[in-house]
Amino acid sequence: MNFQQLRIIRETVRCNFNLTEAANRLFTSQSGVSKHIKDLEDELGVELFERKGKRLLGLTAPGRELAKIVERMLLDAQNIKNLAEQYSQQDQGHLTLATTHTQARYVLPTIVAQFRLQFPKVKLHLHQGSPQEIAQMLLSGEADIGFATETLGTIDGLLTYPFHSWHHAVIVPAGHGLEKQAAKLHKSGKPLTLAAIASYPLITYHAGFTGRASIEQAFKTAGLTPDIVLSALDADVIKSYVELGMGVGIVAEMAFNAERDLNLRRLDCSHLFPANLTKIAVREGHLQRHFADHFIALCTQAASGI
Amino acid sequence: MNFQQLRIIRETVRCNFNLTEAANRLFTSQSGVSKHIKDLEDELGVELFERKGKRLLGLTAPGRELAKIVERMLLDAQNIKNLAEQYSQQDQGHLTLATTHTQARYVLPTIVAQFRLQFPKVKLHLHQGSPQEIAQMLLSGEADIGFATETLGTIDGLLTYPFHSWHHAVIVPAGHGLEKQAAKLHKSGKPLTLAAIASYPLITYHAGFTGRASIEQAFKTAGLTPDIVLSALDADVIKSYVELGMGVGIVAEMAFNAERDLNLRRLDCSHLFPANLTKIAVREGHLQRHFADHFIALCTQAASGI
DNA sequence: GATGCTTACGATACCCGTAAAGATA
DNA sequence: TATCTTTACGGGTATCGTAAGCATC
Repeated sequence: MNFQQLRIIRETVRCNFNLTEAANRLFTSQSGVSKHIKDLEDELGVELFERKGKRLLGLTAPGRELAKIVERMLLDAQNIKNLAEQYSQQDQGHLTLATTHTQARYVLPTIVAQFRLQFPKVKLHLHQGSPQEIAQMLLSGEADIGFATETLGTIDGLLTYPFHSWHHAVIVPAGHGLEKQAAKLHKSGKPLTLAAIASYPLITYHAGFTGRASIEQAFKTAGLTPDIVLSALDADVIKSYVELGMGVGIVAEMAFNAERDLNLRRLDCSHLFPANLTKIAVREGHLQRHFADHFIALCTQAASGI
Repeated sequence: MNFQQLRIIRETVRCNFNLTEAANRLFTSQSGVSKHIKDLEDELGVELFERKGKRLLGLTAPGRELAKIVERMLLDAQNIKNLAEQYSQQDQGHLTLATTHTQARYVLPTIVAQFRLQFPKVKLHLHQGSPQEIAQMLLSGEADIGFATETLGTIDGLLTYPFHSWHHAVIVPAGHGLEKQAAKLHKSGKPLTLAAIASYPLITYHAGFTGRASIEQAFKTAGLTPDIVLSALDADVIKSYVELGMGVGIVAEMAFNAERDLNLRRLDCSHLFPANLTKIAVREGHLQRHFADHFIALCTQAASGI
């Protein structure tokens, strides 16, 4: 048994039992992959993979148990490397952040800037993806720290911390009907209503992104069926279409900048949609470089100021 | 990094940093051991061992952290092998029990006999040692299941279950003064006293064995200073000297057999000494063969009948 | 001087990748 | 037929053990 065999087992599972792909991902030949699997099975005296003829289809019962242990071992192998770097290059190394667009664009920049000042030699990698992809990157060890509002809390094998809480904001082009309506209501001391918003075509995030779930929920509770004419991955795209007059936008409040978004107006609607909690996630059992812990500390510290 | 290097790290620590001994224990050359350590240190870019000239003296800070992870990884490696055996040879394999003399001689035989009937192909290894040695064997992976009355409960990294509870018994040669004294007391409805026992020279277990601690405690609480003229590791030895008339014996009640120990008499003293709890221990994180779990089940089941 | 660690070196075994053959969809 | 896996084989490398050289006690 050697580490290459363990890596191959793990990668084969991750690649849905396609040995060719696993070989490519490990930068080796697939004949080697095939042989290593066979060797390990021979050594252990157990079939690890379900086969149909020559094709691998899945794991056998012992294979599943083994895969779990292998994951742990390779995590520990990575931990050893991290540990070594920790001591050999105190403030040097890599830190990979996996984040959604919203966090990357509107929340993390100031934190990252602070971090760079304190750890100028640390190379930062910013991976952008969906909450699911972020969870996957953390679990596979590709990323050290993950940021997302959705999903993260429910994934097994991840540890999450609360990062910051925020509300959605409604944005409209300057002079839009809804803006006037809101102003009137405001004068008479009344708040904006969901019904008023729902009377316009809406533009907001994709399902599974940036609190889309809490938007759905608010309308549903109010017995309204919003007309979402366009959904997008990020606020920049949403703002562009709002500027074009395609509809009323609902974005994370952090995404609106009064100084830059001169053609847009923000309407307060923190009373209409439930608050969203963005979370920081790390893989359970993953030995973090000390500057990773520091980054997290910066985040929780900055959270009070957001 | 490979497994041989990890094994070498672990064994070097266990052998108090004597590379020659570590090499012997791993059935390899010490030049190889030396090189492997150097290679790993080079690869990680960290010194793992404190050195004074050419001699290794101990672990550095990173070395200590690494050693912990290495222990985990090698435990998992062993778990993989156990797992494979589990499936490839359902009811075959080895089971190593580490036990004190008392348990090996008076408690386990019937359980072992039962076990053999159910798993005739499992090879049993019975290692005898002090509670400390038993703990060590469990932690190092030499033994699968440990049995002892002392120590086990307090060791980090071990999981313990209660096995059975028992009392000490006082044994004397037939016709001994204490026997008559006890008989008299019994007629008048009174129990034997500690003071009566303490008036004779005593023979019992070594410190740290088979409930010796609870014997000490009982006398101390009663304000008595027992005259222990001889201490031994096991009840057989104690009984031999009691038969010779050297003193009054205090042994585990299981050790007295009225049918065999014809020259001895047992005096009840369960009211005099606190009960002792013998424990079953296993290493935390050690994947047991299913028949090991079965052995433990037999034990707890038998415990009600002891 | 005895013990213990390191370095050098040659034999061996292992691992990898190419290429061909066989299986599967 | 195209994709994928297995088997066979040759080249390269890493590992191991012997032996010699040094440091430590």
